[in-house]
Amino acid sequence: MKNLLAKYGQLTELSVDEQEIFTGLAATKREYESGSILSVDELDGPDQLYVVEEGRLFASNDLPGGERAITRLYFSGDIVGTANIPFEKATQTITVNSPAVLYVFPRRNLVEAFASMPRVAAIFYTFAAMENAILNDRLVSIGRTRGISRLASLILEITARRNLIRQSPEYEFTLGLTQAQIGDAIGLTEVQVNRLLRTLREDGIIERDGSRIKIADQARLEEIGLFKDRYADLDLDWFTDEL
Amino acid sequence: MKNLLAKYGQLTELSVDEQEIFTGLAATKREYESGSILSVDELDGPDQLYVVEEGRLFASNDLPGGERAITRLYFSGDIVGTANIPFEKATQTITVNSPAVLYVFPRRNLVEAFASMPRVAAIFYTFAAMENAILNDRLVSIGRTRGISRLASLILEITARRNLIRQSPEYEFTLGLTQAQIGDAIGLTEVQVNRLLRTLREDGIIERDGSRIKIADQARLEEIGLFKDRYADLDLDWFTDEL
DNA sequence: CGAACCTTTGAAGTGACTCAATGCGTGTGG
DNA sequence: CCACACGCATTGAGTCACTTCAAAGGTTCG
Repeated sequence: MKNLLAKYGQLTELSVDEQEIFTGLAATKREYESGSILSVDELDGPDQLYVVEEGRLFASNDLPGGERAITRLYFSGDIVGTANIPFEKATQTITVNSPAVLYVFPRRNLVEAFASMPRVAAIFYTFAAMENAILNDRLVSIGRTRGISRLASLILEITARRNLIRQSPEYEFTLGLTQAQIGDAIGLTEVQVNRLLRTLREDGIIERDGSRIKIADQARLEEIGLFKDRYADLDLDWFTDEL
Repeated sequence: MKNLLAKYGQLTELSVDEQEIFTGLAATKREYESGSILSVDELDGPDQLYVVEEGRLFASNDLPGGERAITRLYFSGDIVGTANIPFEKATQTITVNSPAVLYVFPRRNLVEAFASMPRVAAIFYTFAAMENAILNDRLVSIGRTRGISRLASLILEITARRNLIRQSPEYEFTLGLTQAQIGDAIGLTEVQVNRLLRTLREDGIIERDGSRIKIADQARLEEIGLFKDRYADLDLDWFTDEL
């Protein structure tokens, strides 16, 4: 629970009671192999929530034609499975995409947490609202911009999320997704992703060595990508005075 | 507050106390002209929430190039502005798209509601999670399907949402959006929207008379659109036993 | 060292865009 | 009550971003 607490603690002072609530939510800690599927009825049922301690995951949906869409990426400290909470059946598939350590708890545990600490409810609600804003941004990106902008936006999202938990930002790193997965995340084919990565490289905006990339021209990447870092803009003051 | 209570009351029994909380949240009731803009700092500030009693609204984002993306449509009973809650500045523009009656309240009022009634917190959290799922669906539709599917999906979404509050479903109605707005909602140009509407008509799937449309072949429309009615699938039982 | 998976590149096809013009309906001011 | 303006819908022609199909080159790992 270290990373969850670190993330929330950065944003709002957590009392000892609240820390206990958060820690108490998720008693079970589990390790997962890369490639595991969560949130499919066979395994845990759709009523489970996960907190990412370590590793990378993504949420996706499969289409009848065999295509796949990735709707959300998860990093350390994220709460996974929000969109499944109010439904009988899972609305999305959660894939573990690197060796991962997760805290698992049933959504039912939230009930007690909300009842005993309204501030915890406000925190969860706030994060759901922020996820909303992030999904909005993605929708704008995919619906109304060219492939090159979507790719730039995704690269910026991944670096921003990496640096959120990390103490010192790394300027060279791997995206953690195959080109086909990148395509699923931004609504392009793997072929086109490959070509666009090449143009970013040829234009001197990124450097690449195998799966590792380095941002060579952050300013230009941001200009192309229009990415907004919602985590950086978060403002939890609206409830901190009274709760 | 009639429509909000009706919507929630359909899903979960509301106690008198809870009904009072909901009603007490939003003291102010206002009328808006079609075309009004909410949630821009000039007007109400981004810290306002709205409950739609009557009318149609949508949330949109403008891009530097002048394009616009519509990310969410709002109908009677909806809570508007969730994605703006955790931020200083509004993350989206809310446009009133028909004469409307709204209840207005500052997000701060949620704090008291959460504190006095954890069940209300659970309800708000649940609806935020459902919005999440709907945005996911939209993302899948826009990122990974052809224009014709996106259009079908939007038509189905609008009819589903209309019929949710309405006692008797109408089979002939207006979408309430111009073709340019439809384009902004599904990531196409107005030209393409027009052509796709034509092909739907020529294929006998819908009938059109000016802005009014009628679904002639619901089954085929659903087959094309892949729309999932998340409202119909909602399950609030996860917290009702204990709260 | 071979299989599986991922990346890269080419060539041809197409869904959707851009540009542009015309038609239509409604409201408003003269 | 007409004329004009304005917003919206419709249609055509040409172009382009991205897809599809196909094949070859790399990497990783048992």
